[in-house]
Amino acid sequence: MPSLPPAIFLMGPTAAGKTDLAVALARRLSCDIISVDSALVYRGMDIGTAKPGPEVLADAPHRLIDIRDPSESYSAAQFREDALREMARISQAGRIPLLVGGTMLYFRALERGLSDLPSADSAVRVRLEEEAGALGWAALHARLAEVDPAAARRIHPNDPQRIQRALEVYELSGVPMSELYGQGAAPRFPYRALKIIISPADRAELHRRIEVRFRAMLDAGFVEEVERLRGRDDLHPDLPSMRAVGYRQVWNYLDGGLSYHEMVEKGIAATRQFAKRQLTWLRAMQDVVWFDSQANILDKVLDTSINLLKP
RNA sequence: GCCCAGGUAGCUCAGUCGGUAGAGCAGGGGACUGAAAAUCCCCGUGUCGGUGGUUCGAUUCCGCCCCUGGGCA
Repeated sequence: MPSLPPAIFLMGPTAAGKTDLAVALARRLSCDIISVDSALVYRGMDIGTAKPGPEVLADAPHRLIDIRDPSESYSAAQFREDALREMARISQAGRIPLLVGGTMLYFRALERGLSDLPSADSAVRVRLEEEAGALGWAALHARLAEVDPAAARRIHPNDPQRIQRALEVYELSGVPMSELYGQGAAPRFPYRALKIIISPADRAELHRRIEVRFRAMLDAGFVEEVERLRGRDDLHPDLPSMRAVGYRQVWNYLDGGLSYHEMVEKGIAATRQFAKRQLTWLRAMQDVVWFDSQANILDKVLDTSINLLKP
């Protein structure tokens, strides 16, 4: 019975130092990096996403970066498909896929799979949005309760995004979303994944790093980057790309909705809140090895990796 | 120096006709199936500036002091 090929998952909250560690690891092990990040997929969004720079990428190429225009959307399902394809290529080349990033839903979708649901349909979404504008989301939640009581019970009446999705799935497939759940014959994940989490053990330290990094982004021209995007007439603040942490606040500042100081404070706070949500995912994960963010953890991580990767 | 307005949660403030107080933001915990850096749920005790006094009881009323704004000198 041939054992499954190895893979490494490197996860952690924003500003924990994932990229540096990944690049260092890739240099020591025969790894190729795949980005697991819903914001790094966008071209032209570099500073505010803390995307690795050209020098770093030349040294340690990242796959699944810059694969979308900010006017487009991406999804967990597309990520799963893309990542599985890239992992297969890397494995076949005799190397180890190193998946690095902070989008935990993508990690989960990759490993556990997704049910067989219809993809997003912008026409349906626009129409539901209009109906909600006229009737209120409470009315749409009530409608969901009729066609899919199980989903309605699970989805809070104040959660427009999920109400919309559940109704969309029902309209497109004619089957309640809750019935489709579990049907997607999730095949076993065809890799042996070593799951590593890197994060400051101390929350205050994480907060400090977040603030320092946000201010550094501003110094590096973050506002100008958003100005450029805002100057395009096909982009607007409701796009998934423009809702990203930081971008939203800077856009609002450029619109005159926030003072510069308010933008900075709210941008930093939004990043802290994002990190907190990421930690909620991470704490719930099983079979993971935690490392405290510090300068000299590379050797420890390498030891762990080598031990667990060689069966 | 004098006058006025304030000093209440980490921040901005509300409030208590005297019975030890509550919002927003921040923060903490949680959820998460094609938008996920998204979307949503739950969590509010703090010498009510200090100190005397009145009172059964003071954060609330009175005196004095300190601090912060603004005005007049």
